[in-house]
Amino acid sequence: MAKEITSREEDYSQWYLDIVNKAGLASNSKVRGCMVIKPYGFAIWEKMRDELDRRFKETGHQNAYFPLLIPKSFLSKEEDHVEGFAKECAVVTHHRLMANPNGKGVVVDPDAKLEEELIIRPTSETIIWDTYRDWIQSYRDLPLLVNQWANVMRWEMRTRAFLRTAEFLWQEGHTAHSTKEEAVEESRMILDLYADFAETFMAMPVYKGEKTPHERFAGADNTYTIEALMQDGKALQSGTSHFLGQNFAKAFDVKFLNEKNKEEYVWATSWGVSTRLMGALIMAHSDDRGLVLPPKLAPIQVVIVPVPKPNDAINAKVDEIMAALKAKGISVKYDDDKKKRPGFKYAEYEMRGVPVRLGLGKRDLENNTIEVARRDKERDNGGKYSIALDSVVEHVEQLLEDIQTGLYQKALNFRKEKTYKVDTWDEFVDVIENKGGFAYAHWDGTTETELKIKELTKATTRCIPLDVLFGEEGEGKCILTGEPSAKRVLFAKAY
RNA sequence: AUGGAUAUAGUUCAGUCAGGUCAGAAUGCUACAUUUGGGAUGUAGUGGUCGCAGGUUCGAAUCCUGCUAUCCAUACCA
Repeated sequence: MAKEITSREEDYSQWYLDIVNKAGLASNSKVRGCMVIKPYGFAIWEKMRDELDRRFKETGHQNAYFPLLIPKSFLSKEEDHVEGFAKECAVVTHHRLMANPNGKGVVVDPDAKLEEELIIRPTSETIIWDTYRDWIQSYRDLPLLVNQWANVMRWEMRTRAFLRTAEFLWQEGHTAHSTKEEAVEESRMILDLYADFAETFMAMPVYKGEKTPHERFAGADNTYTIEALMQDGKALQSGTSHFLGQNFAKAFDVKFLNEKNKEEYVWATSWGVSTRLMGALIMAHSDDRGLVLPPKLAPIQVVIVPVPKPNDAINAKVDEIMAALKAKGISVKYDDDKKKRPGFKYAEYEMRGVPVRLGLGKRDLENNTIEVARRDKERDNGGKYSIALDSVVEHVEQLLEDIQTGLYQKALNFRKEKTYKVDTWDEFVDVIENKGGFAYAHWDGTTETELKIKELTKATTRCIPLDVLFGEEGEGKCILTGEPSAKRVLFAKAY
């Protein structure tokens, strides 16, 4: 792990930001709370996006695109929804600038005031459901399974690169169904899709669960979530899938005629993951040398460094190796920059999280060997070794798989260590304040207690897990109030 | 929004209290030379209306006023 848990959160904050900067993932924008995603960071996001998109399509969804701007009145149609998002909306009020009559620069033209202000979407439920009203008339139009890749904006008070930015990229799925059961099933199916993606692609274990009423999405009847654990012991909500009931259908008057020629409101879901997954990726795997990427997400899986400098003999051999690796579908880069020394390149690619590095020099050519360095291990601890040159392709192919599963296993072990079954308030406080991680504890089910616990410890309910965590399920007493509790829930400090 | 802090080179920052060789360092970038199996060294160069607008003064990065933006704490969240 990158660092032992300390009480000094700033250290982690700095560590995280260093990786974001030095690995070339993103930089601050001049606009408050916004971020520039650099090409390398975006390449990783594209890998995530493409894989998710493939999975959405595989499960019958289609992509569409809805407007960035939403009439203000739309937002007031669903009560809970407006309450949830009103505080953080950017608002467009004018449509024109003019030269400043009093001097230099430009000012907003007061004559160009919009009749109705427009909201920059914080999420698209409202405009989509306003559109769905026209798209849905009959049960034959259902289910409607649409996803959108878009940017959204939420004027957050405190921002942090990838984890909470004012503008962020995401996908939002919005589906309409003829029955409640089908809608619930859809939201559960997406939850499983997200969890599988996180675990098999990002090598990041997640807890699947249900949110408590207080932590629910604004306007949802139920919210499912995947919760990941970061190396500093804080939880990160990495994706959510909501069963919206008929709330939006009623608010936007979306009805359909069923097979019995009877009018009904449709049932809805919405679900999304965002560039926050990039933050999760960084916080979950990185170490003090920089980013660590699971091979499936790495834009460059293998980098070859000539030692100390490229020459004809090395180049010729590298060409052979690259062709063979590419034939296996492995993305490989040859860094034949003559001006940089090998040590510089090693540090650079480690910072960028490239899973496998191959070093080829004169000595190797004489001995018919090649040097292999794997990013997930320390140099002096099995992370760097030589193999026979002939075996390089199959070795690398196997190694990439090993790294992928190894990273997952490592993260899983860490989470196991940091998930505590807790029965007393003292233990609870100890976990939250000293040990870090999840406290799996009984809770009386009231929002009041939830808020009290948050006030006392800053820990929030992360989810009511769908799976049984410690091989036993049973009633107990609330950690704080001692009232009876039917089920344990996961608590943690969260981003 | 409230409380605290900050704004100087592409980046990280010193200089502000005590106005006057104060336009600085490191790093980056460019060139050349020597190097080259884990972030090389030397030399030369490049780079800033000191956040913006006023004011005080012979003179302002430095003092005063106003504005703007950012960061930390509290509320919110994918």
